Amino acid sequence: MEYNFREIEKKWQQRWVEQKTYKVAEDDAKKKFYVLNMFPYPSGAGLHVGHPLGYIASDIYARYKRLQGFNVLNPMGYDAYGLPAEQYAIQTGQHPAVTTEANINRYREQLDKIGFCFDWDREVRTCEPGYYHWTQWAFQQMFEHFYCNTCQKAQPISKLVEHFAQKGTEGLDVAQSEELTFTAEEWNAKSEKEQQEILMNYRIAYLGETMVNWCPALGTVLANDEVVDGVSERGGHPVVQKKMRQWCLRVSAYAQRLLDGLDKIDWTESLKETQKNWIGRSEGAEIQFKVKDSDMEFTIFTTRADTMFGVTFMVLAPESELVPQLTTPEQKAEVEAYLDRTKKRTERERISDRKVTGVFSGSYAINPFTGDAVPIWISDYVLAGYGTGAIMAVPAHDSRDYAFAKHFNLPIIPLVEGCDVSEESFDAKEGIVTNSPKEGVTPYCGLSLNGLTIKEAIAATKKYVKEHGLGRVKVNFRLRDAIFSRQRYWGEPFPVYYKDGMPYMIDSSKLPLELPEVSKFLPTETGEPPLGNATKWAWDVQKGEVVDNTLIDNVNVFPLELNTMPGFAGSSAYYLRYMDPNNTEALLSEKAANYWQNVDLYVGGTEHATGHLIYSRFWNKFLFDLGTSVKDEPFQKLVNQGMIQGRSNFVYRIKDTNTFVSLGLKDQYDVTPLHVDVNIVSADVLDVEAFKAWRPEYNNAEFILEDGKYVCGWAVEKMSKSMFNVVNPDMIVEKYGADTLRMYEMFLGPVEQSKPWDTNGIDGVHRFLKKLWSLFYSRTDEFLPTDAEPTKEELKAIHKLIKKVTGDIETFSYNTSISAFMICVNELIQLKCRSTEVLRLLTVLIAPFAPHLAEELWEMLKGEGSVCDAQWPVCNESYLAEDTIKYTISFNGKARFTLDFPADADNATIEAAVMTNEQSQKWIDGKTPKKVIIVPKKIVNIVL
RNA sequence: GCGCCUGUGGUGAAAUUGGUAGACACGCCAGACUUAGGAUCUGGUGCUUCGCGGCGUGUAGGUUCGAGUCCUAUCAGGCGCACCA
Repeated sequence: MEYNFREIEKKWQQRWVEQKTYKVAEDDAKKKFYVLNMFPYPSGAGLHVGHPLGYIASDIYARYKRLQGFNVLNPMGYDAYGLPAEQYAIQTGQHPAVTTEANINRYREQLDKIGFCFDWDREVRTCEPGYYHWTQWAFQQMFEHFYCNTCQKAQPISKLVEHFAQKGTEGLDVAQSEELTFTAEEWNAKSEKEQQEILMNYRIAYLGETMVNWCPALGTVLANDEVVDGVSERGGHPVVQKKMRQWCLRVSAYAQRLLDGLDKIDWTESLKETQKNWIGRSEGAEIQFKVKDSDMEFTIFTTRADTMFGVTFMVLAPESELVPQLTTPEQKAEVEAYLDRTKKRTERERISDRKVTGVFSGSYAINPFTGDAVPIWISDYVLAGYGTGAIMAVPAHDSRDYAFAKHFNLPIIPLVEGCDVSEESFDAKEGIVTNSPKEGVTPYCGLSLNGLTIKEAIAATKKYVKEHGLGRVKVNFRLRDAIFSRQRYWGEPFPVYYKDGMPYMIDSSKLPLELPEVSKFLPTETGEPPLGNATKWAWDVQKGEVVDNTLIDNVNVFPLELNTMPGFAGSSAYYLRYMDPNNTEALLSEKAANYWQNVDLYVGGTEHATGHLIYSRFWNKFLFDLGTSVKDEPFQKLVNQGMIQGRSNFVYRIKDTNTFVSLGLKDQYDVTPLHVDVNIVSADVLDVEAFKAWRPEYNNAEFILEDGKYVCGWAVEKMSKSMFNVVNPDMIVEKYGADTLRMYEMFLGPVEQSKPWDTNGIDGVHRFLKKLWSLFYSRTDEFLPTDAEPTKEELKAIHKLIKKVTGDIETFSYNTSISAFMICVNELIQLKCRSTEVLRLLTVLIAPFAPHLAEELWEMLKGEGSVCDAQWPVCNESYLAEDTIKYTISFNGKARFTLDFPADADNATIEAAVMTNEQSQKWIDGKTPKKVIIVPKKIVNIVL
């Protein structure tokens, strides 16, 4: 009987569905294990062979854990909101929900063919009201909470109101947009609207007037991680800075916890490093500078407090609110001209051309240490959004300040012994401080740093600043609050209505607030987001329901928010929803949360490092503060699967002809390389007939062959339709079967590594599965397994495999365990193994990799139930014990020959035997060895 | 500029963590069985040499009895952050 994978796979996939083999429920008798894949955005192009890589890797792990007796949660769902479906809707009028549904069905069909152990009863789709109910709920909770720095936790906003009513802002240490100061009396005297406006300054979800990345082509704002090199990540459209009132999430409040949490989780160093960079913690000091001939003062942030004596000018960001205040009448015209110029530059221009530009404000600041007056400049190399938007410039020790000083001819004072600042600044934080004012010389501020290292000087200066009330020690983060509004249709609507210009949450018992129908998906004529086209989009507070816009009276019926939430909203807590996907009372039940806790293994691409993986951690920490999530970190271990690149093939057409020349001969002609569909190329050899049929214009193409074949060129490129290098998993499944696809994808190399897809090696894996099958059926259709006692050799072979595979799965080294399978199967064939006992062990071991085949074999061996419920075997070391051990005998580290010794021989015996050995004598040649090193079970090295 | 990672045959890659390279697979070569083979099986395959041998893990040093593995420098490629003060 042949290995008929088509029949086997169809049979078992059906049975798994019928018997709900992969359904899981909480079970206190079993330990849980939660495996998760980053859920896909269902794009119109369907899956290519790169997509399932991570799913297969995690599926193997999930099946392995199940065999080990764990209760494994391995769900799948769809990140269904997104731009492509909406862009498609704008072009075709097709409702995004329709497109999305169709794409999901196609994805599901493709996924089902690969044989995953997903519990599809737990599927989630972010665009379904039952799901986004809880996205909206979480948003409302964020609105109703602020972040307390003292207790490092989100707190209900009512606590803050209570504090204000009793003490004003006194003693308050909370996350906030800007520092406000008022007394309890002042608070109590404010109107409701004024109070609401103040509370906005503290809410975790808040409406803020901020500089946003505005993408005119997409007609929406973008988060920082959605902008790459000054253009939109999707589509590559230009992005400009614009001030807008937007919903924001106070992610920055959690910056320190997001940083600290990294130490507790099992992620790769490089990914942690990426997040650390993105969070960008820097320790420094805020120092106040008085303005000369004025009672104004302003604050700067510096990490180099030790360079106070090298300050020769100050710089303000053009957007800083200090600019108008500090510009003198004489300089006004010049400053305004400069602001005008900088405003017109897009983010991209600002990055690409780094010309030194700036303008003098006319004012001077007083160095609080020396009393010196230094000029205050305005330049766009200082960013408004970081620190205080103002800096003290120390050209000797900062390259940007240096360039500025050189350009505008400002003084440069070196402060490190022996440093040369004639050509460039000395930025390194090393060396000994010099040039600090000495005692007795006026003006002396009481602090001399001379002789200290930079590190010591920074500490000394900070201490001085604190003691003299000149400022404070401060930690700054690069991480900004996330902008949470999108001017788009296909996203979660905000459960928010507006009264008197202030946002109010609709009653949480009325959630979900469903996405309305619109006549068109474009912005309205007045420039409002697409939801502005909805005619039934007003909130009746009395009735607690959506009503027609015409009923808006701003008494009982109010306009609803027109923005929708961004892509990351729905993906931020989906892993929690999988734990209890059909709950209508809560995001998830306490019981489910306590049982499943958090994700033990998360598999996905590294491209989400600064997006989803930050937002999700933030979101989870917030829900943790609420008690909804029981773990502070959502993803304990994270594995980044590599990207599968495409391997494109080329044919070479001789210019102005319809003749194609094979790779080896192309240099003799003037040729144009053309992409050719990789699916009509096999091992780089073109199927000429298929090529002719591919395109009408190639119907009568002619070919110049080499050795009777047309050989194609190739290159590694992104897998995409336009390069004709997309390989479909369905096609591989059709030709070789799902089990071969699964094993081949894993055999390709380490899961974490990016590599081009190359179908060429797949035969090897397929051949292996056929060989494995041949252990069960002879070529003459004889069923081979018997209840024969396993031999010693057979047991040794299989237990070696148990040990190897168990160790490899734990470390995701699937490629080497597949090699081990190949070796073991070859050994068993050599040994003519017939033992059912051994073959059962083999079947269980292969089950995670080739589940369909394993089920079939298991059934043939009359194993009980599904192979999924078998028990993962444990290696019995005693079978592996060797009688004799081969030692390599080396002289001065060079291996010369080998000798066998009994496994229990001690070092003294071995040494004596080696020394008297005839071959050894030849190398020793009368000398007295200095040292003999015996490595356990391996090597005897004699040092002469 | 700062930080992180990776360099091993014609190819994908292994290497028990410092133990004497290249497992396994593809490809290639030879042979067997075949009307045939993009089927199956057997053997060979790092480079160099007819052979003994010599050389080999990007390059150059170092530590060690012993280095792909550790250290230093350097080159190349990839990734992240980037006027972040």
